[in-house]
Amino acid sequence: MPELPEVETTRRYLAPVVEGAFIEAVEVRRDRMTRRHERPGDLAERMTGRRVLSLGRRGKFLVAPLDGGITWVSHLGMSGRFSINAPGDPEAAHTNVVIHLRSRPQVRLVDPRTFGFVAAFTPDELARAMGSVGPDALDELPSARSLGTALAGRTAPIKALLLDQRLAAGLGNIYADEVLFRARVAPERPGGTLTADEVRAVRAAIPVVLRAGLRHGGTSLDDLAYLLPDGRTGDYLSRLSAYGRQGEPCRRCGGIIERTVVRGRSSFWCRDCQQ
DNA sequence: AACGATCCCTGTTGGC
DNA sequence: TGCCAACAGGGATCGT
Repeated sequence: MPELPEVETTRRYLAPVVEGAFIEAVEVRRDRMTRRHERPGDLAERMTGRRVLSLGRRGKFLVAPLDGGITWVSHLGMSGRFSINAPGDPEAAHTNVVIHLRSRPQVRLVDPRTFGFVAAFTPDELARAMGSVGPDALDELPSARSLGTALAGRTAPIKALLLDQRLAAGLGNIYADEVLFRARVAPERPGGTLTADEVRAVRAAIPVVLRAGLRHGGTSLDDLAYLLPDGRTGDYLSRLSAYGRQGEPCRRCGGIIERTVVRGRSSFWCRDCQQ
């Protein structure tokens, strides 16, 4: 699933292709991908003829300012990936958006489940769209102190709070489990019950886990494989300690990894070493 | 405000 | 073997 490491890996592949590029045309094959706009045609209308100034990321959002004050924002949802192609390359199934760049390869958004989106926002729309996206979990991670303040009094499970993009943006279901495993905190623990040491451990685990994922090009699950824009898979899957390891031995204490459902999301953890 | 449930969507999987 | 329900999940939205 595309979480912060996968989105950042994607950004690094795409940046040299799109930065400075002139957008000649945008083809929308599935209107649902532009659902952030009132009309599907708004996306192509606003992007065509503009130049991409830069490609950044905040949490799981790709954010590309264009000239003229418009910002191109993309989200990969759960099954989205960008691919970089020559115009004649065969098209993958579920190629939902194709961006044509002058004298550059094409950028295609492939997304079977269409939970992702592509948008071109005015400044007001951008502020509204990103208003609920908190500080980036890698580049702007809050201190343990401010994280502790944010967690104080919260009754929701810490797992759910790590998935709440307002506190820190970028963790998804896989890396949240990995963070809690590393920090030795059980996913169901109400956020407000974490001790100061536990908050510090969680805070410290976030960049370690995210950077490890990033080093390996992200996590590609075997079903709907997340693919890098060049078609390769990330290889962090085999290094996961908790996610997906139900019934397997804990790499730390030898206990058995369990699967429980927290707020409707599968959560994998070791009852013996996560309290 | 905080929390939890529901919905969107489709490829894959598991049970009968 | 074949069919179908269940499942996966990020984020918007809604009810409490």
